[in-house]
Amino acid sequence: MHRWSELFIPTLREAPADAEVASHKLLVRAGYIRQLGAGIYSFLFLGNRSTQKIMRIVREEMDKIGQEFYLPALNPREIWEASGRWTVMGDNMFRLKDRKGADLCLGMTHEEVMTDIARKELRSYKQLPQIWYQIQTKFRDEPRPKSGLLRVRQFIMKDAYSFDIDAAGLDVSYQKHYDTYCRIFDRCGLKYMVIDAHSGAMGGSQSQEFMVRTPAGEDLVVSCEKCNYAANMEKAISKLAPVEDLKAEGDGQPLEVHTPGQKTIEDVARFLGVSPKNKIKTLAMMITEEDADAGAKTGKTRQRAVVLLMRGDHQMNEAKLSTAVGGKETRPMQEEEILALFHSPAGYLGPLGIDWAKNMEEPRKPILLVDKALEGRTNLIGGANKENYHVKNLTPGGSFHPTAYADLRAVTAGEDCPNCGAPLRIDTAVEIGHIFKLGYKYSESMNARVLDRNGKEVAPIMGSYGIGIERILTAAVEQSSDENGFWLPPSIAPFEVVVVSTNSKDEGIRTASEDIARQLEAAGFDVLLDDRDERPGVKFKDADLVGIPFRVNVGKKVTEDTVEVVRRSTLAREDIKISAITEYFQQLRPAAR
RNA sequence: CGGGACGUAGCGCAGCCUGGUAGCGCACUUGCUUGGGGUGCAAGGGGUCGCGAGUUCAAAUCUCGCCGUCCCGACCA
Repeated sequence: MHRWSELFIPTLREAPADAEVASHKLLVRAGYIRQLGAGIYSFLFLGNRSTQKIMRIVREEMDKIGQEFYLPALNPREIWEASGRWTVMGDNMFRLKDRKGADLCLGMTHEEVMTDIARKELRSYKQLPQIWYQIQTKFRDEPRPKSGLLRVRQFIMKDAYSFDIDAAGLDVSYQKHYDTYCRIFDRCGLKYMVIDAHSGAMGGSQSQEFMVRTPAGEDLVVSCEKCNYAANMEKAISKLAPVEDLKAEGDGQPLEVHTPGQKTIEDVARFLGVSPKNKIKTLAMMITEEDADAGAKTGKTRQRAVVLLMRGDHQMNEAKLSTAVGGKETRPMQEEEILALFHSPAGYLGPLGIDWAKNMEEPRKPILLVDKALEGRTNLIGGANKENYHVKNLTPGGSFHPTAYADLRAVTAGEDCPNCGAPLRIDTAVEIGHIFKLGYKYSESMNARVLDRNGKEVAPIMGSYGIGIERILTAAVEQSSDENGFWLPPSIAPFEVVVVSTNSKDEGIRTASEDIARQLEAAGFDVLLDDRDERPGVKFKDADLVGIPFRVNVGKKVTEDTVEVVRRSTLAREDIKISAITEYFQQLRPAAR
């Protein structure tokens, strides 16, 4: 039996000054974790018990669809060279040399090692599909570890990889993971949402993230309360209310108007007596791209102008822009660059009089990207590329020709859900899981090949699927805490019940506590008996702090065969007959587990 | 990497400006006390003041360098 008096559960009355977010403060105060360095944490008894339970759930569910491996965290440079990620990962990868001077690194993830096994061992389509997973420590030299366990440099991840003969097979493996992940997070008692994720620069492949709303989160998630629409800010869309276009003025051709000193959207709109919705916002950016003229793969780069047109009241999302230009890095133009292209100072920029690229493939010429919200709009007002002048009667596709239309707009809270029209909300959230159709990236770069039905050599198609073990714990704490502590779902709590002996000097109370704890344990519950010689107040405070969802207070009423059960989440208490205590918890169990 | 803050007992902090014996609360030890929300009293133990140089008769305190941690930003399949 687990007796508090014999355990090391170092609870703290005050949180360390370093701790900022609730989960960090509470996990330290509750004696779950201690910090060793920036983004490096030790797990003590309670913390380890909880993460072990999480891993058990993950294992049980993953074993239904895959096979568990255990791969090395220490990796030779070669396989990372093969995939091209030795360079790509940059300073985020921990690197070291062995005594012979050979380069090694600590694994940030295990596509390379898994694919290495696959390329050495898989020969035939008959061996596919395969789903291999492991639970392993990952190392990432984060530029800024923070928020306690949310962004760390060493953490445990369940990572899984699927190998299929074709895209249809990958769809099946992907769906299996989706279903498994839902079961895992349901069993862990988390309130989560699944969002469409930005699938990276390459695009195309499907990717979804499992997110938990919390103020401590670092990602922004757009979601609908009514239906299940949810998406990353980088992917989110919304339905816009229709806007009434202005009437054409004069002959309908672009018409210059004098707007002295009116630089901002608001100023111009007010000055001309129109809504910002009828204005064009012109954003001038630069991208760095490979210099194709210098010959392919010379590594030479050049700068290219990308001009964006947005509706006057809209904001641009940089990730969407990056996707629109094929994943290249973007930056705002500098003043000289603006003058060189527009021959006008900022504040009066517009699309007229510039020789735009006709399509994205056309090299050298500046790119004009127009946000989809402006597609089909007419008679807009934009800058004239002339100081103190704007232009009326601007119509995309008419008075000027965009290189392309693209979704560039950042969704804002309260806009309409694209599926059902209900208002959208935007929250910060933590990513606890990610499923991703990798495609052929690793099997091709690392040369994994199998023979298909026709005896033809083909690369298996891969998926990769991750779950952050500690993040499940952290998210659960964030989701269920108050200033006195937190309460975990019984399935991942270090103990399900804490039995508090309120007076260890009272023989009747002491023996009743022991009996109850023993009984519950015999019935299969994880029980912690607080048998310390402490005042009841101390024990209650600790019990509230350490994340155990149920508490049994054994007090004076033992003489009436009665104890008090307290539910930590609601602090609701009820008197229960000692003789009925096991039955009481057994009845609770289906809901509690 | 840019900006900012901090580093004094296990935790939270004061002392530093104005250089001279290192302090408070909690925790810990012992005794008594108390026993349903961090009980009270008493007596104790515990510190290379982050590290290194410099100034000075004398440095936690002033100067310089380094290290560490946190926050904002950049970054982050």
